[in-house]
Amino acid sequence: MTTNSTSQLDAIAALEDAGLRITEQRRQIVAAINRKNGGFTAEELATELANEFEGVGRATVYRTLKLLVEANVICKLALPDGTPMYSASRVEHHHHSVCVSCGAVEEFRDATVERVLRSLAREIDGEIIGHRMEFYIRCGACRIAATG
Amino acid sequence: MTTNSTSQLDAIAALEDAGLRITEQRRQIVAAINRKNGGFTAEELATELANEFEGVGRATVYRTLKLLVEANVICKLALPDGTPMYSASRVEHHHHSVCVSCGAVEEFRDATVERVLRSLAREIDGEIIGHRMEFYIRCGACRIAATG
DNA sequence: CGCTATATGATACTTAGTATCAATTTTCAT
DNA sequence: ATGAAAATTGATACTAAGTATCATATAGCG
Repeated sequence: MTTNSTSQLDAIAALEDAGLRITEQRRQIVAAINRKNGGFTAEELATELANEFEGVGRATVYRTLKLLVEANVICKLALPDGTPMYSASRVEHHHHSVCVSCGAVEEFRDATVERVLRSLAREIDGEIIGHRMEFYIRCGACRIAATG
Repeated sequence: MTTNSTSQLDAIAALEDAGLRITEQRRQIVAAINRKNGGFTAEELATELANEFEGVGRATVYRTLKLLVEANVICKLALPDGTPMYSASRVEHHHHSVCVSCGAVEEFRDATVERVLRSLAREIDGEIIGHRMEFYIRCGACRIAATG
């Protein structure tokens, strides 16, 4: 019973399904992502993997993150100021809450949200291609830490 | 009857209200934003203003955009890939739809959305500080242009 | 008018990401 | 198992978006 319901194998399988090759670097990147709990930045991951045995190049990290986003294995989200964060994706279609203090990311699905999105689809002039929805929170732990 | 319900004066007033000085550069930036219809990028604005009579420096453009976002005169939004876009803000609290084809930005308020946001506030573990919600569309005009 | 706090702009830097392209590696067909 | 083709990598250099520094300029108050 781990919090990583998306195992390393799932991510690798997703890449295979996309007709992509399974390389040592991609394995390392996926493994590093699976070790993460909250959100992480691309640069953070690149630095981390640059120092390891037979490290992974920065360009490869960025390329692979992009592939994993496209394969819905991870999500790219944005902090309030637009700073990009990545987060392992565990639930099919979902949105995120990000703790602006510690960077913890929670996924959530909400039927009401989905219903609203569908109703807006009717209201909005044009064909809806996608949407983005993020909540910025201060998580329980950080609130306690802040107020003492 | 213009689509610019936020006049240049409003933006200038907002800066004044924030205790900021009204400079020639800020006037030029606000004027340029008021000439825009859809979304625009910071760099686009900077390039535009760099060529004009007594142009505005790039750093000043970025600084001023930040001030205007803080003053709720403009919104900073993100394209699906995270590319930042700015857009003049006309409605108090609203969300955006962005045409991924032409960059046109529409604001909308929706009572249902607000209700859902409030209900989610109860559901989410932690104190909600803010949220982000953007719709990516292909607008009517672009759809017609695409399908011929 | 003149002073002072604020704003500007040139420059350099940071962060996030992409392009190039030679060298390498995976994979598939044999 | 092998080897050729196609995909991938990584070094480097670039772009895009934005911030920091700091000397110079200017807004706006008294």
